Amino acid sequence: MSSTKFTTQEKILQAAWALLEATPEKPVRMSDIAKAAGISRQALYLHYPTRAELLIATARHLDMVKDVDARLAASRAAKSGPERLDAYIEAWGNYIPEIWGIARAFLAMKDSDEAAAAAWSDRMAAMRHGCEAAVAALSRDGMLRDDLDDARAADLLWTLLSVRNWDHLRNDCGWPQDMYIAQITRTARAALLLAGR
Amino acid sequence: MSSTKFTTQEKILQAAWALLEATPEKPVRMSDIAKAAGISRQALYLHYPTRAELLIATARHLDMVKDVDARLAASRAAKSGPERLDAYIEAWGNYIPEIWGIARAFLAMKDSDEAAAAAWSDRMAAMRHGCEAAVAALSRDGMLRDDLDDARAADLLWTLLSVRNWDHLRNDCGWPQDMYIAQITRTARAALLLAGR
DNA sequence: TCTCTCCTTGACACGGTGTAAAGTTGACAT
DNA sequence: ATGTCAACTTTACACCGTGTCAAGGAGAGA
Repeated sequence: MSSTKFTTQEKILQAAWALLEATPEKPVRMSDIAKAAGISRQALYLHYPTRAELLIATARHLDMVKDVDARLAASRAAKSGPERLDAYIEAWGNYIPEIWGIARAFLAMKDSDEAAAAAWSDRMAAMRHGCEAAVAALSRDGMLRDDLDDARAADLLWTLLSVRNWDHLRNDCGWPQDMYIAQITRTARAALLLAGR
Repeated sequence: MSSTKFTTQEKILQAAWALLEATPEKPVRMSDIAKAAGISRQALYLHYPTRAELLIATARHLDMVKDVDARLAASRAAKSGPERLDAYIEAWGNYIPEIWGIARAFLAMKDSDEAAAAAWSDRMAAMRHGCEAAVAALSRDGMLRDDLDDARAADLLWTLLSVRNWDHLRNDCGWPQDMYIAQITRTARAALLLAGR
C-alpha cells in the first residue's frame, strides 16, 4: 500500500522523520532509515550523498508539510506590539514540539557537520526575523524598554525562545507545554516591555 | 622541566585541558591528548579507561584548580535577596568562559555518552542549587513575584543562566562578556522580582 | 531486444575508540 | 648481579558508522 503509493524519495523522508520522531535520545543511522524505508542502505546514497543532506531534506519536507512560515506569519495579524509578541511566542513555542525530533538531530550534528550547521542556522535565522519583527512592533508602539535597542532586544528574545531552552524547561525541569508557553511569555514581556506597562 | 615536575596523570589532565581550551570548535581526540602529554595513546588507557572518564577527571581537576564552589559561595555573603541574585549571576556568568572549552566537550558528548551526561548533570545540579539559594533569598525577603513559586523561579533562573545561553549570546549574537552579564542580570531581575521593586 | 533508470548485494576504505599482547626501561630490594 | 614490579612503548587488531565502488538484476518504454 504505502510501498506503491509513494516515491522512494518520499518513503525515505517519511521513514527518516518517523524514526527521528519515534526515537529521540538515540541517534538515527543511515541503515535504520534504509530499513524503515524498505530499501537498501546504498539506495539512500543514490538519493542523498550524505547523512547531513538527507536530514536537511527531511527538515525541508517537514517545513513544507507543517507550513511553519504561515503559522509564524499569523502572528503578524496582531494589532498591538505586546499582542504580537504573545502571538509569536505561542506560535513558535507550540511549533517546537513538532520539530523536536529533527531539531535534536541537527543540534547534535551541527558541531561536527558544516552542512548541517548551515542548514540549522538558516532555519534559526528565519526564526530570528520573527523575533526582530516582534521587537520592531514593540518599538513602534513605544513599548520597548528604553535601555534596550532593537538589535539587543531581538537577540534576547531569540535566545529566550531557543529550542535548547524549550528542551531544558520541558525535559530537564519537567514543565508541561502550557506552563512553558505561559512562563516564557511572561518572562519575555518582563524582559522587553517598559516597566510602566 | 615540565616532564619531570609533574606526574603522568597531571600531564594528561593539563594536556587535555590545554587542548580543550585552545581548540574549541574541533573535537579533541585521544591521540591529540596523548601527543600533547608526551606519551603514547595507549598509556592514556592505562590511566583512564575511556575518553569520557578522562574528560570527567579533567573537569574535576579544573573545578579543584578554579575552585568554583568557593566562588559561587561568595555570593551568599550578599545581604539582600536582589544583591544576592546579582552576585550569583556575576560569579557564575564570569566562570562560564573559564570552563567553556571543557563544557563544550561535555555538551557534545552528553547525547551519546551516559557517563559524560551524568557528570555534566551533576555539575549542573550543583549550579542549580545556587539558583535555588538565590531564589530562596528573594522569597525570604518577599521580593519574589507572587505568580512564581520557588521551584519554578529556580527552573527559570537555571535556564536563563545555562551555558548554552551564554554561548548563544556571546558567540551567535556576538555580545561582549560584560554585556552578557549586564543584560542577563537585568533580565533575571525583570523575570523574578516583584514588579513594584 | 536494447537500453535506461532504479535498485540490489557485497566488498572495502577511513577515522575514531577501545583491546590485546609482547617488549623496554628504570627503580628498588635482596 | 639478579629479580621483580610498575609504568610505558610499539604493533596490531576488532568494532562501528559513514561513505565509495563495482557488478548485476528487474521493469518500463522505444
